[in-house]
Amino acid sequence: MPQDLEKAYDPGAIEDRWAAYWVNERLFEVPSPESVPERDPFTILLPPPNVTGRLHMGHMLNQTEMDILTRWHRMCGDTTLWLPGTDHAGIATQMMVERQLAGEGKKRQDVGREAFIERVWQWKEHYGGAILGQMKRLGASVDWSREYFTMDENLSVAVREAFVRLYEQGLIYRGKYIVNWDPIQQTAVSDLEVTHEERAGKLYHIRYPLADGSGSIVIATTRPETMLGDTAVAVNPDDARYLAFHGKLLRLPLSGVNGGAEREIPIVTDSWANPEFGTGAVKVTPAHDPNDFAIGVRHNLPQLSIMDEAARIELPGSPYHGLDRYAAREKIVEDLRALDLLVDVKDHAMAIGLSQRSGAVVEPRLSTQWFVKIQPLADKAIAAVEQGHIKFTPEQYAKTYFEWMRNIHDWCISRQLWWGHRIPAWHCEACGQITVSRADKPASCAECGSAAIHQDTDVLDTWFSSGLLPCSVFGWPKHTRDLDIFYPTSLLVTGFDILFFWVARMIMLGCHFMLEMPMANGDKRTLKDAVPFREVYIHALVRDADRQKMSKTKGNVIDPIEIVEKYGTDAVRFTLAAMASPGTDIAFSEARTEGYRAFANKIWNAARFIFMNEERAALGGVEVSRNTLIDSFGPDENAPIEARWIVSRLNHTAADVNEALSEYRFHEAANLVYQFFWGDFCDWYLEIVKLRLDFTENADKRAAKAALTTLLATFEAALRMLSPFMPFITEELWHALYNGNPPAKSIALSRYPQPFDEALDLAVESEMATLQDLIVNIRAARKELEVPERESVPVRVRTTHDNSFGDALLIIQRLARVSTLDPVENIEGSGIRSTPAFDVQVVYERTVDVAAERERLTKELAQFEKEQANAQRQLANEGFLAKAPAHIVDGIRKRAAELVILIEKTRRSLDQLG
RNA sequence: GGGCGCAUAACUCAGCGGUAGAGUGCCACCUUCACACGGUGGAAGUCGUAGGUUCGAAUCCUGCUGCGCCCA
Repeated sequence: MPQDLEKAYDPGAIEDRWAAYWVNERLFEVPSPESVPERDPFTILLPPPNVTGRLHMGHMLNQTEMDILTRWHRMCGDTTLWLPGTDHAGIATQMMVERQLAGEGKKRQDVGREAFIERVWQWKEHYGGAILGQMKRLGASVDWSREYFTMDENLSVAVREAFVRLYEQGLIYRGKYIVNWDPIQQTAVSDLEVTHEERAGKLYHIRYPLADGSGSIVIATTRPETMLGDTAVAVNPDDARYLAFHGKLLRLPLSGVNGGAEREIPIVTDSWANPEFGTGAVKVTPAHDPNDFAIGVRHNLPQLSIMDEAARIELPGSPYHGLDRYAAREKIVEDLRALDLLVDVKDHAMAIGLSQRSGAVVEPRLSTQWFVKIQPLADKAIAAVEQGHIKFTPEQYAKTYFEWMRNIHDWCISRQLWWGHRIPAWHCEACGQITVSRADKPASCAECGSAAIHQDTDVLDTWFSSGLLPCSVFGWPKHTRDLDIFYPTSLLVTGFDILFFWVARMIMLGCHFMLEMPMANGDKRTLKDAVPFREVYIHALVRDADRQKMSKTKGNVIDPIEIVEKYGTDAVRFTLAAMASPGTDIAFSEARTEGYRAFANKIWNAARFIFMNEERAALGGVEVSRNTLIDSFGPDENAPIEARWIVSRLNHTAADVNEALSEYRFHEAANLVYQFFWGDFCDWYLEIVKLRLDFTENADKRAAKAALTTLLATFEAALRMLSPFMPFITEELWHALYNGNPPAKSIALSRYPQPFDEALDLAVESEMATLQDLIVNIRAARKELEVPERESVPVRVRTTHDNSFGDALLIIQRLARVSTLDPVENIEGSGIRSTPAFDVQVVYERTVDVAAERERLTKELAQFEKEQANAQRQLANEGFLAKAPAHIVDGIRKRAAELVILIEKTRRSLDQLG
């Protein structure tokens, strides 16, 4: 006996149970296969969430899309692996623990590096990885047995190997460069970790006197405080105003320390100086500005650092020593004004760099860092996409990717943090040389053999380790069977915000390292198989209902878990899927989710109806064996119209859904399933099938059983079709349908409906469409005559072909509440509805509201006439007839012929109204 | 400054060369024995603007207006 279901669907009552079931039964685990499977597996990596993070809508969209695809592939019979893990997130995690320490009044330096790292691990055990727990609750069908953390031993080995190899290949170097310095975190950050913001600033015009006293030059700057580090002033070589100044020396104001002499700096010519900007003369501070740094290199200028790691002036003996950069700015401007050297101050909007993590204004700083020489890696990464080995959806992102890749800068990979993969380089105290080693600690300096060596204190950028994941999670640098089977992964689903951070770097590192690894059969690997994934699907942003970006400061952040608890996971997933049109941001609206909760309830109640009828059938001695469900599928040609129709529609929908999913058109797939389930199945098929489910004494039990069988089989298949989108409710109902004894442990392990061509029946679909049209027209006519809902009325109908409705009679009577259906040759009077296929009239004593009827008919007539005019214009156009495709011309001809009849009928109806 | 998008029904969005679509909302009627998280019927759009290409443009091209994103 099918289970008793509650009257309304309550997601909360079943979701936790199934979420736990899927994890506990280890349904989605994929052990390393014994051998390479014949068909390519479907492999997908979860973009590892930050270990400090909590689930937001972006994650949920990302995971919903991945889960739909993963479940779909799995149900299509592919070996399907979705691999989860977490990112150690250097700065973010270190900040969490530093905050914790601050609560105890301590700094990380107080506890020391080793103890600090120990605390980070403790923190991670207690609070880390919340997102993965939330994913379990949301039913993500990942392989939990393969869960990784980027600081795991095996992944750390891979990181070290990658570093050493790149170093040995000459692709990692250490050098003194200007980097983006975060003065709060006191570490370098990469270009990508800096966001630019427009701020109101000032442009200061400052006079620098010539050393020989013969005059002066006025420079313009937004950062007067850095003048203490100036080592030149630059003018454009073509700037006529300054020709006389070329090569002269200036006396740098305020540069005398302890009353000493002021420094002298040269005027250099450099085309970077823009004559249009400010005064056309710029100060050059090589140690505190990236552009000035470049000028400095071109002109061989000294690099004078004047700030410490906290962005305070560091000039012992000077009155500015120890001042914060902004305090120093004020004092310097004041002093310049006192010396009458401040010529002008103008308002000036400028873009400043902010550290993404701490929010600090980034200070360009000269320091020694580790870099990856990126061009050789970028070349391969560009080629991989150019040659089509990686496909982007939407395609336009390939453009963005090329744009960035072709203007790439060397990658600063060192971070002055404690939490992360420590750089495997040792400095020799004896000879000063560097030893780079795979070993935990090399015994001695590779250069001079001295044992006095110490490891570099920096750690690697977190993205350096996550960039290796597609290889390292499968065992790289070892040549494993997992790598043979699962690499390259099939697809990457992610947001555009990490296109450069992560996607591009995975492509660069994957192509670089995997080219060195032979194929499973020993052949040399080419770029085609060195890529980390074959396709990239990039989704858009989830915004709030007013299309505003969600942000904590605005307070418009929608917590997915809250929404899930309110409406159910399936409804939220369906909302995201139905709105996930490639390339378009999603304005998440609860109203929409409400609608999809109703959809879940609709399905639930369809199941109740079906189960109820099964019970009635059983009382009448009719039972449908579950074993025959799949075989009995496909009604014979004598089956009633609705049976042949619903099966055709199911196959039609399955074909379209499969195609939509293969092209990542989630919204289309979701809408197709929705329309089939609610529109075709519930609104029409269920209503009609009620007529057949008669299990009383004298009924035709064979026909009733056949109807019940088709009903069950269609519903079962529809559940499977919906399952990737709504895994919870479909799992529950599928088990219920099989009385708790299903053919597989989960609907997720059953097969996805595939279209059978034999089941497609366009003739019956068209026949049914006419029938639906007829019913809708009768219903509309009834409304107009204000026939009470319950009352059955006689109807007259004239059709163009045969006048025997046969099978359809009963359906019309039931669905349109018709008492008798009289076929007539001619219809006269009022209340007539016409289509090209039929005219129909509801016979009801109430006279029509003449005015309303006239309005409706007049409006309709105008519509027809407008359409007819259009059609005639086209058909009179020789260009159209000559150039338009035949099926379009035929379509218009046919429609024009219909319109003639419709217009005539409508006119006659209007006449008869008087 | 360079690059990339978007403007379609009250709202949120599909459609992207061949007669304007969906969900929600709105109006009216219906507590019909699966479902009021329901049923039935209905109203609602000169597809931002001005040109161009085409037999034909919401759909392709150009200018304009207004938003948005990325990179300097």
